[in-house]
Amino acid sequence: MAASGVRPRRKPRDRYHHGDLRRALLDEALRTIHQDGVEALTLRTIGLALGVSRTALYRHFADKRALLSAVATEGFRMLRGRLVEVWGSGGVREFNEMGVAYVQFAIANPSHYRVMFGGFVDDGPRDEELTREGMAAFQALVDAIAALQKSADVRKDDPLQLARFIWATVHGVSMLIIDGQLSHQHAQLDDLIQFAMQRLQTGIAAGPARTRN
Amino acid sequence: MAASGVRPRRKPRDRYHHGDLRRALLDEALRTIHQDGVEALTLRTIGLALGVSRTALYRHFADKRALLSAVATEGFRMLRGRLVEVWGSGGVREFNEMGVAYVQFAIANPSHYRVMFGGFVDDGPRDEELTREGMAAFQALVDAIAALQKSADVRKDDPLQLARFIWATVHGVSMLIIDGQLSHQHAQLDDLIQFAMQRLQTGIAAGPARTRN
DNA sequence: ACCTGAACACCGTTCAAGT
DNA sequence: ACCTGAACACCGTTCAAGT
Repeated sequence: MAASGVRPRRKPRDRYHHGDLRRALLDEALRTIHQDGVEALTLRTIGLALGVSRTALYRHFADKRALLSAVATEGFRMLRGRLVEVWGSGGVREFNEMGVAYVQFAIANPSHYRVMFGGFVDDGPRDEELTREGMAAFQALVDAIAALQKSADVRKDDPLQLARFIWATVHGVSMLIIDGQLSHQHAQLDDLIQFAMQRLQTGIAAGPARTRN
Repeated sequence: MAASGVRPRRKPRDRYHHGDLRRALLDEALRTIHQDGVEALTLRTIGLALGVSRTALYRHFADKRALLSAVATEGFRMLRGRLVEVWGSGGVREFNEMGVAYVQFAIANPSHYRVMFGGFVDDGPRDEELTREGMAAFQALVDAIAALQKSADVRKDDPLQLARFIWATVHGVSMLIIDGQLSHQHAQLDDLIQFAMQRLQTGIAAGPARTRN
């Protein structure tokens, strides 16, 4: 069975120089990951789908790890955009929705989310742009916290520490869900997410002095 | 360089039949994962270290995935043992220590912890013993919650839901730390863990009625 | 029953060569 | 400057054959 039988997804080598192969490679990687998971992502498959050699990638990325780094960067960009969009310049209610949106992003893009964390990128020095984009997403959370502190809805602890704690909680919920450790039933998941956000908000609320703790 | 130059870790093939090869394979896998990470674990290396062929493993495990399943199972057993030990039949203070012990387990065994979750085992039906052992570890948490509800330290929500929420929080903290998303400085990590447990306990406490939330 | 050794179908990556 | 194609050093897994 010759290579002609494989139906490349885009028009194959119409020009010798590809328009923007770097972008095309990244898009194809995102598509594959979303559709079949990271474990299905091979340089051979990507090349085949784009009608280029499997080594063409090395002109645009240092190696596979660098490609996955770019995938992760894109993921943080998407996630940040979504969080900012949901938060607006809102209050407690929007904060809750932001948490829900975070977990929903992970559920909608489990394999992509796992690439963003999951240690696919963790040996060697982290890509600079990835670090920056990850921090930008985190900053969206910090900003929301700071606003809620100003409106006296959240206790006046170090906002960074608060943000780390909240991030850990939504990250934990997300990971347990996409790893299949929790119920797969949609309604039960929604219940858990809502419950978690409730308990979380009680934990960080600037309430009246308590008699215990 | 012949095979004699590789220095097998245990006495090589003194008998044709290995004593308990299954156990030896599992121990060697645990050792490799702890020392060099999962990505360094290959069937070839394991065989080499034990002085057996690289295919000998297939007499005792269906495939590599089954070996990792056994590794994960062992991990949950260890984790559960540690949690039960720290909890004793304690109170709020011991509950806090249990949370800290959880995160410390993950920090001490990052790669092993990642095998327990991390989706190395998530395609195909989950191993039965793995499921059971994971649930047993979770149950240790549920039991502690139930006890704290009886002593009126924790609010009387569904203990399973509470346990899931708490699990998600400590899991999230653990994952962010071992994925290097948080500070690598020991003291700062300790601060975060303590802070997280404080906020967590406030969130689940059976306090007096609140004016807000 | 348990283990071996060759073979197979995959990987990511390198490198000289082509345009 | 950009891409190819052969080659290399790795994988996990299968299978006939040995003890």
